[in-house]
Amino acid sequence: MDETKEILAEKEEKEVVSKNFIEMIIEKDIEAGHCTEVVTRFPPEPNGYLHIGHAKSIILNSGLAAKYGGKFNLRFDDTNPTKEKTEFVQSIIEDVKWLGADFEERLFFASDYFDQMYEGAVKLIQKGKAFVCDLSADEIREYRGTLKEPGKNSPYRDRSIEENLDLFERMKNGEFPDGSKVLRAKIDMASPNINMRDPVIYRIARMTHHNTGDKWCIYPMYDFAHPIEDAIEGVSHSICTLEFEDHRPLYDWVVRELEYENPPKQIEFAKLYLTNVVTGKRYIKKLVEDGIVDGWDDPRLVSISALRRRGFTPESIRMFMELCGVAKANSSVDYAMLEYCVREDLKLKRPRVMAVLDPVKLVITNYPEGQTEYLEAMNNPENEEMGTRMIPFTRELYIEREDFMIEPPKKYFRLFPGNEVRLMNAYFVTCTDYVTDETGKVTEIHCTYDPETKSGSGFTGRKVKGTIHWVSAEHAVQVEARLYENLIDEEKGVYNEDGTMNINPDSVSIRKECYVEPIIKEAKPYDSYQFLRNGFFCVDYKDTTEDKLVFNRVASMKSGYKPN
RNA sequence: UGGGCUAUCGCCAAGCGGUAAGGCACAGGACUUUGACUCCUGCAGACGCUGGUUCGAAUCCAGCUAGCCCAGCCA
Repeated sequence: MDETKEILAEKEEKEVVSKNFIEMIIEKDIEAGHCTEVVTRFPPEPNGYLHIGHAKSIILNSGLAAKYGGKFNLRFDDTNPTKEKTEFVQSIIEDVKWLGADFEERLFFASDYFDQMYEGAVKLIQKGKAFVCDLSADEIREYRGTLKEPGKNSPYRDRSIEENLDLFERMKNGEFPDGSKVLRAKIDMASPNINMRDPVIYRIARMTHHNTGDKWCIYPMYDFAHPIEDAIEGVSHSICTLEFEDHRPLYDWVVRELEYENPPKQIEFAKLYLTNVVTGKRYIKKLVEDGIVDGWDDPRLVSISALRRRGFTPESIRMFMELCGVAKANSSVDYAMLEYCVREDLKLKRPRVMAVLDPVKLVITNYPEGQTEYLEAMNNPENEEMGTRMIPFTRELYIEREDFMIEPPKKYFRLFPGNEVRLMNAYFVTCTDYVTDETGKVTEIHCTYDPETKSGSGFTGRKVKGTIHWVSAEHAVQVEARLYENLIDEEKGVYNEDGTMNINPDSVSIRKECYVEPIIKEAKPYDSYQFLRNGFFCVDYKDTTEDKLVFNRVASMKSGYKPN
């Protein structure tokens, strides 16, 4: 045991753990004394379910806080009541917790800061840095100019501070109709950065807010609200995705003009994209609405709830994020890496059982009829602590159809006439005969067994090349196994030029009635098992009933056998 | 008057002027009561391109090229 530890420690020492660019920035800030405590946050808008892209942000932010002994907040960025719903708040909290990101009691709502934001806006007006604008939305767009041409000043830009103060207060009091006026920051209509061309920071919208009800009829815009939220919470590093890079000058402008003492710093990183899956809220939403998938937690999706249902563990997702790294280059990570992570996480901690997905009957002609023998098997041969179980063995078994061939190709070392293989956890059997139906399909395989070769007996008389799995026909439990194909066509990629998706017609789950050893009856929702050579399967919490267990395949196994 | 960002193996990704880490994938081999796992081995003659500075450049400079983002009273 100590030896193992030493080896592990040695290995760890050798491993050069490289820091990502955000860690470099944070460490520099700590060294330079710019930051005494690392505080990060995950700021979702409660307008949908979280997906694996959010998981990257959650794990990154909470991981950073943990690494530097700081704090991690969960904050709902609910500044636009037209898009937000309470129902999403709960699911987001659940997902964040499930991922293991510990925000302790620091659950915040941007809407709780509306008073302070209002005060901030007043302060800006008093400094002559904001004005009430009566231009319509269309006019504002026209005045804004284009990407290549400068904008021009709003005719309302030079209203007096007093007038602005009065107008803004009356906006708040509900004296003006929706959309008739906005509050704008007074920056520079000629800026090459469009975000700096007198951005709107408050709009009038009479909507019932999920948190503040009808208290407000004016709501702050993201660019104004976000830096304030961060500053109020003492966030040191506000980590967001690349598309906000252009907003950073405005972010800095807000914290500067509002004179916060320890202004937070915005850092951007590249979003996570995965090959052959649909990321992106709006596309997932469309799949759900079109009925192509059966909901936000359809196992073929990569929403957090779908991954959980499918059988992914928080650990596997964290490992995945660790492996992916964080950088500023747009990239698309191979789905195989995700699968690798679940396999890696599950292989030592979940039981390995025999399950036959495509059964064909095997009769052991020299085994007594009606006899049942219980054979002991390790639950996980690589992890003794998982104990053993007894498996019933009988004259009639099911084996995998692909484990028998009438005329085997070269290097096929499973069952074929005359060949001897090991039945996993049981005996050696030799194929003596087989039966086919009128179409030539094999319906039954006949074998003889050698009692001396019983598993665990220490028999070394001879060796066999192949080991196949089986279940007792009499004792096997029938379950439904679903082998999900990729939802997206691998050849064509995710999207067509017109924005539609390339749905793989075979992505409709492949459902199989299969046979598993009796121990499977103990399975509970979210329990997963390694079905020998068939992959990892997890009990579906939704479709499993008292009478029937339904399994989703989390990940397939690698296959070293290649025909030809 | 455009601006911002990015470019290192099939896919991620280190590298921060001293002569290309690591992981996934893949390919060989050893082991094997899962053709899995594990363990070995191989896998960038070269860092988008072209010049320049330097004893020395993926790293610095200049000029190109390609990709992503920005003209919501969305976040």
